[in-house]
Amino acid sequence: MEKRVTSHDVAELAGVSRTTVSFVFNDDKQHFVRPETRQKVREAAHQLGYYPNASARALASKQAKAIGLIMTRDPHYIAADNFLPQIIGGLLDVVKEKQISLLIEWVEPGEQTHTYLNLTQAKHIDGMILLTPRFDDPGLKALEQLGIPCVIMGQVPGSNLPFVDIDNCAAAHMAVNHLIALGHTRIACITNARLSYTSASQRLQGYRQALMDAGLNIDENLIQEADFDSASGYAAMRNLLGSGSNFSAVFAGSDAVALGALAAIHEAGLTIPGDISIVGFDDIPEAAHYFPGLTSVRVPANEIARQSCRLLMHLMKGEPLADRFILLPTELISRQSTSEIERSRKHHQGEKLVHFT
Amino acid sequence: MEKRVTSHDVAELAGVSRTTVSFVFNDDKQHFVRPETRQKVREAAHQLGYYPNASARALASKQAKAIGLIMTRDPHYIAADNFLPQIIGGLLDVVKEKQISLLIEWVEPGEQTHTYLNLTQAKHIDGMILLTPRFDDPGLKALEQLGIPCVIMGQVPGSNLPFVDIDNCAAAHMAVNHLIALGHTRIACITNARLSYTSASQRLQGYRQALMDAGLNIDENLIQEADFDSASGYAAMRNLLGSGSNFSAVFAGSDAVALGALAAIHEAGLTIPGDISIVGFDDIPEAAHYFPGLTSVRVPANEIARQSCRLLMHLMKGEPLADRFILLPTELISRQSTSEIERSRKHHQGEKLVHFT
DNA sequence: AAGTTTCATTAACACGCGTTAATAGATTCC
DNA sequence: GGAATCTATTAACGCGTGTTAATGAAACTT
Repeated sequence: MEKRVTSHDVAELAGVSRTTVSFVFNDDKQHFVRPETRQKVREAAHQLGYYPNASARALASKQAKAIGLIMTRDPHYIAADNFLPQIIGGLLDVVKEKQISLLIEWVEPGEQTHTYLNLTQAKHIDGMILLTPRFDDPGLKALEQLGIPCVIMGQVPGSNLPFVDIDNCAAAHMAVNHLIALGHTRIACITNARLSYTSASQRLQGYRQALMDAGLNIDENLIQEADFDSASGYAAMRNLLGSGSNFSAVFAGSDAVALGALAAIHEAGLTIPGDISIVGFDDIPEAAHYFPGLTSVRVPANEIARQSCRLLMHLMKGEPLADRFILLPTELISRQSTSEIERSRKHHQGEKLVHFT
Repeated sequence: MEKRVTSHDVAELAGVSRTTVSFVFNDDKQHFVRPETRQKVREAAHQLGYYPNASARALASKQAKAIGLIMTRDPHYIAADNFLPQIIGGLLDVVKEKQISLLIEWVEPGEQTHTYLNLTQAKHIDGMILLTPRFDDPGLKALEQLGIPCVIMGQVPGSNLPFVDIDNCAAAHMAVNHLIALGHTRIACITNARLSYTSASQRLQGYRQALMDAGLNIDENLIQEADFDSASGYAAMRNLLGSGSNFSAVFAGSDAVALGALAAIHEAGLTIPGDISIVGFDDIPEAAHYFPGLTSVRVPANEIARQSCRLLMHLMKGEPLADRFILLPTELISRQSTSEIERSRKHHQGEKLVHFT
């Protein structure tokens, strides 16, 4: 077992004190150390293969130099999250630049408060980013009260914690409007998740709003709840097709769910967009290559991650924030899965209406 | 600024020494502490809201209670990795159970050695899991020599580090054999990544082997390199279609790449599997809902993650390993994207052969 | 030339916990 | 009844670093 190299060893070799070594490695602006001394220290450190001990550092400085990405989802949903790679990619970019570490953790429902406190009080991390929180998360109040640096990716009504998100409601509104503008009047909705997830309920809200604004009535039978993965989207679409309700377009709350819906539509022998137009949400990289190419709402996932991270850094430094709440713009990417409703289809719809309702 | 709660405070309130508190919290098997004392300590801790400081703990015990997931990919590729969520999901399961943290990090090419050493020597982490390493990673030797607990997800020829993986070559062999069994003789290949990634070269190797074993000759013009994402798969397939070479089937090195290929085939007005059969690799959850349903090689990603993690734990404890090298079984999932070659198509092929070669 | 400021460095303490060796008390043994 | 064993607890040291207040040396003032 080799002895670990400490700052003491470096100091000895460089012929200076341990304190000086510390100044060099943290390039302390208060205490100027002569360039030549600095050089000596650096060389000694390099020669010995010195790596400052993270724990000791954290203990003495009271900063963990780490942040946490916290997910409240079931593991099943984590595995199904097509967005996670982009989120992590964005976080890693910023984190790397700032020389801090990224911890990743998931918390079981019911354990939130304890987990949040443990992570921050035990100083595993200096701050945290909460991914897709839920309405009913009791830990959020604790975070708010204790003033723990924390940014939410998403929004939680009733919480005053800083967040970065898109305007889910407006984006959904835009997507559904696109369908309405193409002449569709019977538009179904498949949510991206259960409604306890804020993004799901907000997107559904946008769907409702768009229909109302257009003077269309809302048929609750055309609303289906899915559950993150494409399998749930497939099931939801089968429900819709089997229900006898008629519709010429679908708004899906996520691309994953939309993919499942596409499969169900194909399987039923219907064509897209001839029989049914469909618009997704997220615009994951694969959406362009779905068949047909999926019209979707582009969500700047990478940018959301980066901005969250930046915001968190400011919070951690105690700096004043320009904006506590950030809403990033979305954009409708039009592809082949949506088209104007066909005359024939319209008639067909009419017949069906007579038939089924 | 509230004072943090230390074990000293807990000891005082409980009327015992700090040492006893430590014994209770680590439930030390050597030193038995009376149940009633234990209870007193627990209550005092709960009452004060005591969370043992992780840094101090790590410093004193010389264990970080954390492992790292290290990726050597460019951030772009991380964002495109459909597997990552499953991997992370699997790791989180084990890590949660063992009460340790998961750090996630990416390392730039050229910085590997430094990053590996920094993470382990500085005791940020006790051990690491390397995801999709490359042939040319110089840091691996350092890890091996220093005896740092480390598990590779994937394989690196020439390295003796423990790994968990699938038998890429055999799995690819199986996939291509499936096509051969369906009567295909002109089979193209699109790799999942550049060949400096071991999984890519191994899968290509399996492809070659399968053709050779079947007595088919290998046409280098039918081999295209893709680059993780579906866009590169799309480009690769366009190259193939535009090259004038003829083929009736394609083996794609990943489902993401296969998806891009599907899109290119549709765009060219060809049918699947009528004109071209295609088999993917990974069997990501979405593969079943691609159009048509993608025949693919199921990779137990979650299980790979779990086993890697377990293996790493054993290494960290210094326990002897049952197996340093683990190869998990794969399975071919047959869906609608592959079918027997049609007679007509065979003739057509014949004509084309005369025409182009 | 003595005093004042600036610059470069350091001694010494603090951070919160794990752990070993020692202590005091209770129990058992011959 | 004293020695020996066991039980429950603790004092004290070490982990490797950050940081403050102090020190000495040099440069600049009056």
